[in-house]
Amino acid sequence: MPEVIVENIVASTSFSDKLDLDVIAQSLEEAEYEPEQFPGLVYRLSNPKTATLLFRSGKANCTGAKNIEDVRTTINIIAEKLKKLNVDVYKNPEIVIQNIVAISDLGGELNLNEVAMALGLENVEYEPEQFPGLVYRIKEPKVAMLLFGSGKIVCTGARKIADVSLAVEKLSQELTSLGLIHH
Amino acid sequence: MPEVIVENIVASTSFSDKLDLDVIAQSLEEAEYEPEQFPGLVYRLSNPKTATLLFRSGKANCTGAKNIEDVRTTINIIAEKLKKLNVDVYKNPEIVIQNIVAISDLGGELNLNEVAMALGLENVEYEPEQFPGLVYRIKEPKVAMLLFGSGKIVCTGARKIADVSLAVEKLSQELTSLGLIHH
DNA sequence: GGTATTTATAAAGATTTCTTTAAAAACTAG
DNA sequence: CTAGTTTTTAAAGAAATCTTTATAAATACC
Repeated sequence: MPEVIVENIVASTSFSDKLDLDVIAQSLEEAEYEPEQFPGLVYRLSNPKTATLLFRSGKANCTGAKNIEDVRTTINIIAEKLKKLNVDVYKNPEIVIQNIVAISDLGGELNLNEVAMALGLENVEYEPEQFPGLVYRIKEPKVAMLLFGSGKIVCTGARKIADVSLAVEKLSQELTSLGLIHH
Repeated sequence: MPEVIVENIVASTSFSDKLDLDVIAQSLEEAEYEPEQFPGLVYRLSNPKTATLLFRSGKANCTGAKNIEDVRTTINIIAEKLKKLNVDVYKNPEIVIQNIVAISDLGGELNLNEVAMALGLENVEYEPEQFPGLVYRIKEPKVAMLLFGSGKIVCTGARKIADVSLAVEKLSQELTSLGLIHH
């Protein structure tokens, strides 16, 4: 049972039906807003350490949180700031987790060329001179995993922590049964 | 007799008694001129590969040449370009070599801690965690040399190639007599 | 009057940034 | 309509940049 550590959660929500980003950029000094470069306003919090993108539609994306509680805290803090700017924010904004990035460790080293052959070249992407990790995508749960020679792995694309665990478990069992994890 | 290879020559000259850098910046597209950042206009040539700084006083610095002929060629090319912009350039501008950077190889490895002790801690600067080279300055000729564990050295500060050779020769003989060059 | 700004250049370590993956948002460009 | 723009994050390896030295020039800064 490889332990899974969540490193990043991307979640979306909606604060209102519209936001005047120019006013927000002026009021919140730490805000970064360069509309000609990107339509969203970037607002970073140091605690929890997150970065949230606010859009004119009132929608927003929170990134950087390592647990769901921090996502909720971030959104509540920003909602309070918006209230003070007289924005009529929604009472209980729905928060949707869009992506979870997590790491784990298979507990042994991998010969990625060997793994690529065993999993089937049509199922993986492995170009060591471009990137040291092997990309392995599975459909259920729908995630992409990056496998490294050290045995460490990165799992991204899941929307539930349970799916991260499931994906890692499947990978671990498959590689174990193929005898590809070298201790 | 360690071979000396000149890597960079910095030379100064004067094209005229004044230059309108704004006009030059407009006319020569490849010119870089940001007066609020630096008063000189940067003009690079691909052949010889050099970078010359032009100032409003008409003076200029040529950098990057690996031999004196390339310094002269660079200055002649720029003088011709200025003539075409109706600048009344001097006929035979005096060229003064201000600095020569060269490398050489002592032919054996050095234990820099050992070298620092032998040359005298008051005569060298050696802080390996800040920079891997040992700095050794001599008065005659007045140059600064950077010594590396590999035995390779960098000599800078000389205004004549003969002085580079002389400095390297002095260093080589001193270290050899002290038995510090390990083959 | 010192220091900073800029340019080039080598040396050999240290450090930083880049590579890849996923996802949402909204806006531009082809 | 698709691709790129931005944000975050880990992994490991490559690549880029930083460190130091000298030197002129002309500005700004303290």
